Parts: sequence; C-alpha cells; structure tokens
Amino acid sequence: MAPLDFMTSRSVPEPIPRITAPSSPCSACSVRQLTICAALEERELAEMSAILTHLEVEPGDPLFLEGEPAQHLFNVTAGAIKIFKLLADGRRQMTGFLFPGDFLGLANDETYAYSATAITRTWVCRFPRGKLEALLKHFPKMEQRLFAIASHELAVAQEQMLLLGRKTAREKIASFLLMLSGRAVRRGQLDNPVSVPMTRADIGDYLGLTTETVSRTFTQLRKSGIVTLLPDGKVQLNGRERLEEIAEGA
Amino acid sequence: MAPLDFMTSRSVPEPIPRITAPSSPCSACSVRQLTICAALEERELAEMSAILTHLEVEPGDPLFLEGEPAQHLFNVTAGAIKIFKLLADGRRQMTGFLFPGDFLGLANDETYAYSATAITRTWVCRFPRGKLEALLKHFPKMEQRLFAIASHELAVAQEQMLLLGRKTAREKIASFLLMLSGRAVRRGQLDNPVSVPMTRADIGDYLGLTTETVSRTFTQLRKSGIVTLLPDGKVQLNGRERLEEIAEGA
DNA sequence: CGGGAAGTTGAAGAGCGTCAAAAGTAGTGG
DNA sequence: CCACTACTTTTGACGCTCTTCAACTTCCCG
Repeated sequence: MAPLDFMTSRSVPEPIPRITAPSSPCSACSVRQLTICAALEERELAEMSAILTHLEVEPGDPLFLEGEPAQHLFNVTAGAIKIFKLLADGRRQMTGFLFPGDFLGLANDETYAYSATAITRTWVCRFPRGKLEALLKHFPKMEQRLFAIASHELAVAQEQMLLLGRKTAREKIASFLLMLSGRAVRRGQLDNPVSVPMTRADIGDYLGLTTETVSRTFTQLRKSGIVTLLPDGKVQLNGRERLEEIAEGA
Repeated sequence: MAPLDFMTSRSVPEPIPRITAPSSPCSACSVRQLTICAALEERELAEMSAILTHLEVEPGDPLFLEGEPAQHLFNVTAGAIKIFKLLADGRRQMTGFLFPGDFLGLANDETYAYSATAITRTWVCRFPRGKLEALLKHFPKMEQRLFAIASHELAVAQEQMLLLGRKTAREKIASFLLMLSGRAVRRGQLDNPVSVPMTRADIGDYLGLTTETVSRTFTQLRKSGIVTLLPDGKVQLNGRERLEEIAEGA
C-alpha cells in the first residue's frame, strides 16, 4: 500500500475503508499495530469495536476542551490533532501534535487537563471512558500497553521540557523537524521530505516562540542550505546530521 | 506524629525507623499511602519488602545517570531528589523535584532517559526492575496505581510545558512556590511557609531561567510584599490568592 | 575564624517579542 | 475565470525581558 499523506490540509485523505466482514472492523485498521489495540486478539478486537464510535472531525473543530468532563478517550486513525493548554490572557502552549496511531484523552481528574482540536480533516475512534475501563479490567495486555504508552509520553514530555527551557529558536526548529521526521517513519511514511501540516502559529505555540520567530528561523535555515521549503507544507532536510548537531546544541 | 521537615539541607532528617517485626518493614512506612504500595495488603507488602533495598544517598550523589542501563526503580522515603537532562554543552533542564512518596526510574528503553541526584541527604527504597515487573504481574492493583502515577506525571509535565514555554520569570517563580506548597500539603506538611531546599541554580534549571534571574525575581516578589524570605530556605507566602493570580497570568 | 559555595546586585548586551506592513495563498461567489 | 476577501507567511524596525559577565555579600562548615 502506497504511503498516503494524511498530514496536509491540501490533499485531504479518504477515511480508511473499514471492512464490515467476519470478525470486526478493527481487524482492517491500518494503525492498529501502533496503538493500544496492538496486543489484542480477534475476539478482543470485536469487543473493542463494539464500544467505539468512528468520528470525522473538520479542521479547527474541537474533540474536547480543557475543563470539560472527560467522558471519552480517542485514537487517531487519519489526519492530525493538536492538544494545548491556555493561560488566562490567551497565551497558548501546544503540548502535543497527534498523528494516526496516537492515543489521547487520558485524565487523572474527572475533567480534561487540555484541549484537543483537529488540524486537518481527521478521523478518530472514540471510546466511552467507563466502557473502556471495564474492558481494560479483562484485557491486562491492553492495560500494559496503555502504561507503556503513558511511559513513552512521559519521556517525550521530558525531552520537550529540555527543548522549551534550554534550547534556542534555531535548536528548537531543528529538533521539531527531526521529531516530525522520526514520527513519520514510525507510521510507515517517508522521513524526508517531512510534512508539516500545522501553521507557523501552531509551531510557535508548540516550541514556545512567536509566529515571526518561527518564520525567521525557517528562513535562516533555508538560507544556510540546511532545509529546503517545498510546496504543500513539506520541508526537505538537507543532511540529517547537521540538523541533529544543531538540535543537540553541539 | 509531628510533621518533620525532610526538605532542607540544614536540618537533616533521621531515616524513617523501620520495624523488623511481624509482617514487613513496609507496614510502618510513613509514605506508603502516597506511592505504589498504597493498594497493597500485608502479604503483598511482605513480597515487596523482600525485593527492595534501602539506600541512603548523600547530597549531590547520583541515584543514576542518563544513558545508564535502567536496572532499578526507586521510591523516595525521606529527603529530596532532582532529575534532569543535559545538552551537549552542559545546559541543564530539571524535569522534576522528588519528595517523600514520589516514585522514579521509569524507562521505555533499556536505559534511563534522565539523571537523578540527591539534593539533601535522602533515603530511598530501590527495586530491581525485573523483580518488580514480575511482582506487578501478580498485583494488578499496583500496576493500576503505577499507571495512575504515570498519568498524573503526564498532567504535571504538560503544566510544566505551559510554564516553560509561555510564562514570564515572575509567573514561573509564583507557580513554582505554589507547586511546592501544594506538594508539601499532600505529604502532610505545612503549606506555608514553604521549604525550598534547592539552590537558586537548581530552581533556574527547573524553570528555564538563570540563577541571577531567579534571585532578582525573588527580590522583586519580596519587595512587593508578596513573599517573605525566611532563614533555612523557607519562604512565607503572603496571600496565596495574589500568587495564584500571578501564576495564571491574570 | 577562614575559605568556598551560594546568593545578591549592577551594567551591558543579545535574542526574541511586539508592532506594522507587504506579499503570498486559499476559498467564495459573481 | 477572475475578482474579492480573509488568512497565513514573510520581512523590517524597534523595544524589552532575560542573559551574560562581573563584583560583592552572605552563609556555612571545617
């Protein structure tokens, strides 16, 4: 299967076709191996698919907002989602970008601690929290997988703290591009050129910078020949090593 | 039991006395309710105590370093630990301060993703990774507790990203003091004045600031009457509401 | 006491933010 | 098909917050 591009708002992807055949629609899910369903068997997949709803979300539409009762959990199957927190005066911090296979909606508390909205047209599986928790009790493998995901997210979050607290604008952009590239590979897409479906403003809110600084830094990297800005929000990395050196502050 | 101060390097706490009596030493653990052992019964506590080692760590000594094989997990019983990541040129980002009841050592990978060293004299329980994982298989409650802890850490990390990416120095310090105060309460200590056992340099590395800016900002808050700097690394909060307003960017 | 680390304060400068304007791009409807 | 609008991106000029570098003070612990 040719790697589709689920990341740009220009080339909108078709929803992943779901076979309503023998076992369960989840059997045909192209991102299953990436997410919490990876460890499940046919019978278990059927139980999962019994409690989920497929949703299509338009660019800009919210999946949920910070402070709302946390009633659902989600799995992204196609598209791109941004999650963020706000300060009283509207300052925004993106805490993550989510792509096919990514999982979201965890909450300690009974309410979401952050907001989630679609960047491009996006498809998700939605699980009622209570029902998923009930299933988890019977599927210890899935619980372990969820824990592994949370652990991984924690490591990613710590890396992001290093970036936000200690890296320069140039280092932040370099790290960001390498992150996108690495995640594209894990989804079976091309590592280069990398798709950058979000706006400069979104990138700024993710890296703790302004739109203008993001733009200037891209220009600077382009003029140094380190990246080439392609149409359709794609960026070609000219020498991954150079970017890695910049990203690590070498 | 009088709330001891486990947080300053000046007044070093005694290790929590452990009763080597009937059931297990863990029965007498004063931080048990705060950590992964909270959900365990007597029999299970005994199994836990069979695989753990008590360690005393001197100020500045490492528990483990970034990149080392992740062989152990830890529970802080007394003292204070800092965890951090480094860039190639020595820039440092604290990703957390850990106090009694806190748990550390999770790793995706086979190696630690961050370093951990003691701030004050500290006591920890150390669990061999493999043995703890084996126990987890039999104690689903503890696994759930671990997942809850990881989820909570994730929420804290997102809050910290908001701080690092979008808050001013003044807002960062205000948030930091409130965070320390809130955590002291959860450990059964006084919320005010709050103990600040770490150096200005450590605080700076946690908040993405320099030592000098931390110092200047404390001075500024003191001159505004918002805090009073007491001896022994204690800070009195004069009006929590004012600090909260500052912290939220109001 | 005395020496070394930690903390404070000052002056100068850099990096990034703010404000403003122009250029590029996408979507809409006549 | 093209004009019209709204949004995004880029670029410039300027300013401010925080950093850097340095000196001095305070606080410990031997």
